[in-house]
Amino acid sequence: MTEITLYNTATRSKERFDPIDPNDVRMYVCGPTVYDRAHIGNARPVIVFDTLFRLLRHVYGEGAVTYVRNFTDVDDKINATALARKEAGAPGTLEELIADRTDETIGWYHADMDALGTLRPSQEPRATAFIGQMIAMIDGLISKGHAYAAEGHVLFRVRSYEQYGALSGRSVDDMIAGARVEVAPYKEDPMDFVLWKPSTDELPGWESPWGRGRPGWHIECSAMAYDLLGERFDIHGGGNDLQFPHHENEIAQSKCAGHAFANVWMHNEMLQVEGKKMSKSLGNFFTVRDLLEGNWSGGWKVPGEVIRFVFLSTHYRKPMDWTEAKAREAEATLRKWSKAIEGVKPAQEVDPTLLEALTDDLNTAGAIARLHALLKEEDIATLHRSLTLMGINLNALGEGATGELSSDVAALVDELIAERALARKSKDFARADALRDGFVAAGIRVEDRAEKASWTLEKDVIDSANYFQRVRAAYLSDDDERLQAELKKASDAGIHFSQLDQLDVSPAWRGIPSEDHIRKTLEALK
RNA sequence: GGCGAGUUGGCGGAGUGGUUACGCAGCGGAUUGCAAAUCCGUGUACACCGGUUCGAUUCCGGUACUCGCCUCCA
Repeated sequence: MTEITLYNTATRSKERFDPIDPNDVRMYVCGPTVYDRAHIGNARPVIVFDTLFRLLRHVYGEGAVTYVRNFTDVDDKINATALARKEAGAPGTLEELIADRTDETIGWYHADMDALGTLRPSQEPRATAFIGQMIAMIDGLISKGHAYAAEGHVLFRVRSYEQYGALSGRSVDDMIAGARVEVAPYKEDPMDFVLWKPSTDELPGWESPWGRGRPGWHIECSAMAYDLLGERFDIHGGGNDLQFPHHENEIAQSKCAGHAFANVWMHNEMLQVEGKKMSKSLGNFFTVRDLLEGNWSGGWKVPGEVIRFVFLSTHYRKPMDWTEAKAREAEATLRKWSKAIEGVKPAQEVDPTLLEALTDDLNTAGAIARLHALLKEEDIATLHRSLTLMGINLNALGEGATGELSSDVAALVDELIAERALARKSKDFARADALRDGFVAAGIRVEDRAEKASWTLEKDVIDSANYFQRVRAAYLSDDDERLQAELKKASDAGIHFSQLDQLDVSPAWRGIPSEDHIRKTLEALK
């Protein structure tokens, strides 16, 4: 049996992974709070643990791995968005608006994560479907003296769990000394955290022994993991930022409830954008959808597989920087491989060297190096099979850039390419070169092949067209702030617009090839 | 302030107590009517100081810098 090594945050060391039951390997990963589109930082744990999920399925068998990732669908932010809609005059009760919002967000989440080539987990429980289990768990904690009710709240008594802080390497006393939060008067100890809190009549709430209320965030994961995976399971994953307090609190609750809980704790490092923490004020905040649709500072549509590949090229325990340069490089690499595997069926067996890298604490960057080597060795069938194991589906890359021109212009290109072929054949090199210079001016890249020349649009032509579309849309929207923002993005990318007043009538601008420009340039060659 | 992570060549990014990572870019060559694409070849590295060692980028200690968490942000 292939051996897997994983870094366990709880012991701060790499350990051999030894499943409790090789026929039933169980993993829990903290999922999203469903109040808005997932940003690209949210995508990191999804991709990391998807890669692990695929590896576990490969090693133990598809049916032998259970992967649970929850949806947190009770939350202040969800309530806030629903309330805002109601105030704006949306029809329906608040309850219905909240249900709409969570359903909508879950739909987005699925669509966006599917686009990244991630498999759906075995189970995706919603927190609100497990309220009874949470209440039972809280009740048990109270009866054991680990929790107490006060003013409609139930709080976990942190001092009753000696190991508190072990996962994140903190001591309760140090944390109190450095605490910056105001302490609620009903808390016995400043570190005690909420298991249950009261809810107003309008907002979502459930009847409980402590009055109408709703669960605290941490108890949700403990209760769902227990219900779906049992009192002991193999792997618990999530982002680094969840290590404290979320995971620490999960451990405290579950252990005090008498559960052994997770054997291995895994945490992925955070994501930055262009060297800085992603934030709306810095203008480097974007969602997965923004990236897919080209609505980000890079200005071009990034295929989901390219996003996935960029993430996989950095080890999951290292901070990762999202940059446009990386995305471009990733896309070029995937296009190269895509061309290579065309028409080649995947091999039966996975490459052992690649598998060795993946089983060594998910060394995806090392595995990628092996993919490059397989191409060099011309072992395309194995390359294909290995890509599949890593969840990189190149068929999803989408068609090449040729598809972005309308058919009459494309036909014109084909016609001129045929003419150039004839000119070369009859050694009329002056004519052939003139045609080629024309293609270059139009932003079309021609590749001469033995059989037949092929062509694509130059990347910067596509980029320019994207920028143009966005500036034009902003101009037509009469939103000056938006227009200025789009103009700045374009100018940062080295693309400058003039004659803004003509944007609505004709796409006239300087220095940017448009389809009109391409058509005119090519027709002039005739 | 407390806790933790990191610092590898022009860029990205693995790994190792002594031997080429790899990719991109660059440079040289092949090919080509000239190019493009492709192929072949190729240089530059392990933040700083000290220690252990025959030998350290790799182990240990310290310094500097960067980053994250401590606030229901993955």
